[in-house]
Amino acid sequence: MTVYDELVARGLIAQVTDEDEIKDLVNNGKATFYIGFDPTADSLHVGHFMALCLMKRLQMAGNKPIALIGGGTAMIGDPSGRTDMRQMMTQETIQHNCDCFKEQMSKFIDFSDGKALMVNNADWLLDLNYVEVLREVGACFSVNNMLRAECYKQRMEKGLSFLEFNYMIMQSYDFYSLYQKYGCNMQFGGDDQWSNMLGGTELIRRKLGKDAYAMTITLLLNSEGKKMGKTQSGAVWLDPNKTSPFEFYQYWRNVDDADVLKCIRMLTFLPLEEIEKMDSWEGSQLNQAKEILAFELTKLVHGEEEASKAQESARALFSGGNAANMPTTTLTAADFNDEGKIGILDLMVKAELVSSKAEARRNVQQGGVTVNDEKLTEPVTFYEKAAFDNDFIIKRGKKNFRKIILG
RNA sequence: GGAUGGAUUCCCGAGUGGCCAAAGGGGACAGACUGUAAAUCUGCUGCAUUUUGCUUCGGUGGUUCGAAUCCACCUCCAUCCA
Repeated sequence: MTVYDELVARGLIAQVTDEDEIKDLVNNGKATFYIGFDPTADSLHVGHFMALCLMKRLQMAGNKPIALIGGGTAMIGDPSGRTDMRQMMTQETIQHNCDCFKEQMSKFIDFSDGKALMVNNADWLLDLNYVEVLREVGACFSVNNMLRAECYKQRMEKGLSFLEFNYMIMQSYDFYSLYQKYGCNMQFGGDDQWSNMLGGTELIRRKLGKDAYAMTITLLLNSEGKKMGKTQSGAVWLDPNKTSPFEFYQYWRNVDDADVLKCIRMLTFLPLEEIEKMDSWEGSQLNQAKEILAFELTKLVHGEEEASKAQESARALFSGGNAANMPTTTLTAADFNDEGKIGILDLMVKAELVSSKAEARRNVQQGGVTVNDEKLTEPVTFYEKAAFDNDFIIKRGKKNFRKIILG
């Protein structure tokens, strides 16, 4: 099976500019392709992870990847798929984020011996001369066409600043520059990048009379059509300090039935034949598939050891046992009151199980809080230090655990 | 630059002087049912030493016994005119 066919079979490809040409390039290792990553946060997330996996797959097939960090484009902010303006980031923040990205990417992609490149578009974007750019590049863009682009449509209602309107031009200029510098003939990206990417191929054609290609990766949507990899508290990060391996594991362990197979296909490197077998699984058997998904992904991102730990902890917790690798909070003497006690509400806030005591109280009153498997009903419950000598596990709801120990 | 409309709690959106911590919906959270799923039903959703108090309705001042609501100025946004 060729790489391209595998990508199709996994449902990773959303749109392509010229299928035959791209197939030929990709399957024969003739592509030099780039994927852009705007450093909008200090860690990569699941969306980036998909792109990195694609990069890896194509690299294994002999193609040459260029990871482009958008230190320059982040100064502008991509309006695609957004209804409001991005908050402007300071140069320092962007620089910091770039550094974080670099470090994380090096774990996934082999950059040794020129097998892959990492570049930052700040290197060429920041020194551009306005008038020159307008004459060189601006002349090649039709405002009428740009306004028709899907990515600006929703912003036309809410308002779009000139700054953000230029994002497409900057991204197109990136592709144009990379084509000239490194012979980069292909760009990949999320499906929401489609119009930005077409801008690049168009620019290359107009300026150089050459063909370049673009291909988008299917956005990972759940069955409700929402982007996956997001929780109410933000994205699912790849940085273990922002999303612990256990939380990461749990996120995938909890996906909807309807989404498991799709996730396994798109995100893991399991052979397709193996995935086909799971396709017929139904009902509670899907729970096994979820475990596989969670384990495989945690392994890819955090390594096998962390993945095993997360799995053990999860299994132990949900089958009513104790686990070594549970999120833990350490109490100090200062956390206890004058009588040497601490109340359950304070304890829950301390353990970050809730954000306020009012919320903790609510949870207790609704019967959602358990201490060592005993349901609490009274919000004014106090514990002495001795209570923490043995295992002390607070459970809020079904899935939030915290072990408390003395410092 | 001019005219008009707007900015409300996580989001959408009611409220136009006291009965407003602020309707309704969505989302989130908790409970029941389950498979750590979905659907459904119930509860709940500013903070705190919770029969009480404190902070909140773009910002700053003002009027008033009392302001999300009235006035002034400012900031930001949309629409139309330039």
